[in-house]
Amino acid sequence: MDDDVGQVIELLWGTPSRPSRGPRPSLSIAAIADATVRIADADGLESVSMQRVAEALGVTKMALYRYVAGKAQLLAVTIEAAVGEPPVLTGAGWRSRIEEWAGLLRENWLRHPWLPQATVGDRAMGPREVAWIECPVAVLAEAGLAGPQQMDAVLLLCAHVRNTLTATMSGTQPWTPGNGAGSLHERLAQRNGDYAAVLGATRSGRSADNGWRFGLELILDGLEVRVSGGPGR
Amino acid sequence: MDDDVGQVIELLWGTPSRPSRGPRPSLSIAAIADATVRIADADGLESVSMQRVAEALGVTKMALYRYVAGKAQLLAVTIEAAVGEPPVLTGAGWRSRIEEWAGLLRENWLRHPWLPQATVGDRAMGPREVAWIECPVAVLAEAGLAGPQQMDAVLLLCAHVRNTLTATMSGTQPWTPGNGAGSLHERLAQRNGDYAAVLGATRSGRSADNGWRFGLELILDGLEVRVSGGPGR
DNA sequence: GCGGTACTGTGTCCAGCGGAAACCGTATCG
DNA sequence: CGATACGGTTTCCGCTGGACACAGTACCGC
Repeated sequence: MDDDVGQVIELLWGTPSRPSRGPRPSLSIAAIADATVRIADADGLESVSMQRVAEALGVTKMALYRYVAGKAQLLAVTIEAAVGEPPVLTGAGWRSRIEEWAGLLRENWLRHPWLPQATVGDRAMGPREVAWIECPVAVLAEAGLAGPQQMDAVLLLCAHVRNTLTATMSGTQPWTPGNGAGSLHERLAQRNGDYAAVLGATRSGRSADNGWRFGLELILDGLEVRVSGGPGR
Repeated sequence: MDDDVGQVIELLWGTPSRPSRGPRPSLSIAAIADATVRIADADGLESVSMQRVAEALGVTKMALYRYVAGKAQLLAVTIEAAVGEPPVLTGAGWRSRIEEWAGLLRENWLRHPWLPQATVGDRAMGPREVAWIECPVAVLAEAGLAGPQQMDAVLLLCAHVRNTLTATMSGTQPWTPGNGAGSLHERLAQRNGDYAAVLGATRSGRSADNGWRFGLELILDGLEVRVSGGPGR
């Protein structure tokens, strides 16, 4: 596994070398990643298989293994291709800049609805993905937040974006405890007495963004008191 | 799919009926769920397959389909079995009670490290899982938080628990951009100039809980200003 | 110019996965 | 005492990620 991670890192961060001995490669990492992004965008991450990517490129699936060592690497380069170039933040204070960054991240993930679930856990990140993290960390560092807490806060923001997005996309409705079948709501109501709070909280209707704005403002308010640089607006 | 969700809900919420016509069932939903929990605890969620669960119970994998309609149902009952009974909160104010609840959730998820990744997305939840949600929603309702925002806040807390836990468990080290191979850190340092903020934020060392306490206090502070009932301590 | 050699893409094969369908033994009800 | 409903097994299928041997191609040193 250590070797495996090393290979991914080499592929993402290393300078591509051109061995000029055999026949010209008909594919490239970029082409493979693009094709995979298209498939994931269209039919979801679970539809991404070596087979589908290969036939989208007009080759056999085994040909892909000349470029990527396995599906983990395929996913890594695909993510790196999908995250795109990191933004340039134009806001005035740290707060508006963080808000701007979070909104852009959310928009980007909305364009590739499989990205939230693909970027969970400890992975080997690529240059552009790290650059996306670099943005808000630099902002918070400049704002005076303590070192390790800069990363903590950014990861918290990422988690919030991911959480509200997955809830938004998996169902068309804002979250109630397991929609897709409204019958669960009936079950809850049937057991009168229990689950009164959940019923009350969902009866009035949650916002269509699944608490995105609410949580964002809440986190920013929480950061406000921890930043030594004064108010960010 | 609607039927599928309906079946899961029926299995989780319906009263078990005893058809007494054929031979006695040698298994039960509870036994199957327990076996699956053991497998997931030992070897992770990705090691859970019909085959493994079946042979752990001493039957053929197809026998399981007499009890659960598919793997989705198997996972649903397994989650419901693993979450356990919801806690009884003993704290004084709303803040300490929410803190207590979040800590208990985290401890429970630590005992079953696969639960964070198993409980993502829109699922049909079981009675005990909804009861876990009911706890903090009731606390926030009593504290005076507006209806829909109660659920928003609880889901935000869940996301934070999940996020810090997955980061904690996937690697032994607190998160740096893709550890498991420290070589990435070298790559970052190699490109002097770029990634200065990320390097600075991770150089000083992040806390071993991956920002768990930090994020929790931050969220609670953010809730403080939105609760009409005054300070919660 | 020419062989050796490195490289690309293909074909074949495998274990494992979730699941459908047919089949047979068993226990209960009319 | 059948008829019937139910439980568990067997067999089969398509799909997945991946190992491996093989054929064709282009370059390098001689």
